[in-house]
Amino acid sequence: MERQLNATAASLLGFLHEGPMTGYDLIRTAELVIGDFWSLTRSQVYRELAAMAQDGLIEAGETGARATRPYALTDAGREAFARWLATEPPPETIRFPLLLAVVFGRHLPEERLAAFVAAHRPRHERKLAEYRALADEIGDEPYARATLDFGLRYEQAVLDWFDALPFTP
Amino acid sequence: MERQLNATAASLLGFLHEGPMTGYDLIRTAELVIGDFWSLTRSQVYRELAAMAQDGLIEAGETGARATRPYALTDAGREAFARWLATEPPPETIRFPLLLAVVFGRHLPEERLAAFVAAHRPRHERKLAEYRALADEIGDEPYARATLDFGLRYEQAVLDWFDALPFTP
DNA sequence: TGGTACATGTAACATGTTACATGATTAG
DNA sequence: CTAATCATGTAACATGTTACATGTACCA
Repeated sequence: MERQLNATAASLLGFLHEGPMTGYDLIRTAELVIGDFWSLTRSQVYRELAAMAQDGLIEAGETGARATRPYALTDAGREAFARWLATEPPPETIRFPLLLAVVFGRHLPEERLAAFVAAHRPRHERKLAEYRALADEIGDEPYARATLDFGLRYEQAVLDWFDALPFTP
Repeated sequence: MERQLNATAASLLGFLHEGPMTGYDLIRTAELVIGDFWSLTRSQVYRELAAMAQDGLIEAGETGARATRPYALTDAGREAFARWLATEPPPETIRFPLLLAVVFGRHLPEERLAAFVAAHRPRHERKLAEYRALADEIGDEPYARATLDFGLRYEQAVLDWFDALPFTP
């Protein structure tokens, strides 16, 4: 009781402010909305949902078709979310395996390292294109625009970095 | 046996190519060299060292002063490292709690969100300054320069993003 | 000789990942 | 009626975090 929410669980509560959702819905929403800077897996979502139901932060509704189980936010859940959101967010963590390969680059043939970079590039190009398309669609919703803007700058920075690297295949 | 190395363990092996080091040395080195894009904790390092010693990838030497135990790379360790390094690195993961606060910004007073941003800024300014200083010191070592260059671009992108945000305290 | 920094480690727990198992619904 | 997709979940394991425990060497 009173255990501090983790960011994953809290985000699920955040989404439930729009109304009751099933685990599946939540997973899709989360992947779409925060997936680019907050990864989560199915297992994790179901586990957090079970735990939060246990703690009274959410309530399972009537089981529908295909055993879908919609969860609704409770008052306790709303409060727990508000408390979490009011706390200063910790610094970001980046884990960039490609950079490890670069650091240990002298143990690797240069063309191999260049191939790694080349393999990573399309993903970032795609993301950047996706974000640019979204930027056109999106209205004046400032919060969505702000996160998108981060994505744009980040992907652009990565691609610029790739371009500036001296390793070429 | 033959279990695939994780990136943390592999990095420790990478550092051991310079010669035998103790857990403490490895932690300091890792934090310094890869800490900005590959976080690790003391516990983790000691656990990985024990596991790798068990697997014959490293060998503990004579216990020295203060119970220091230098670990040396074995041939098996060298091979395991080479195999790991030859595998294409997976995509990076970013976990940016501040962005979660932005996404759920409408549940938060705007000045609170602005305060979060303001609280994050100094860290990034410091990093950027640190990287710029390093850029002057560093020689023509291309791999170190390449990782540093990523850091410079990343921190610059984050600060530019902060500046462009419409939330002001 | 007492405090500080050094150095190693364990225990307990939280979080994240992968593989597996199960059944319902829908489209062809 | 059958294959694909939807949807939920568990089990086992790997990784990451925090708190605690222990003792050593150095410096004032």
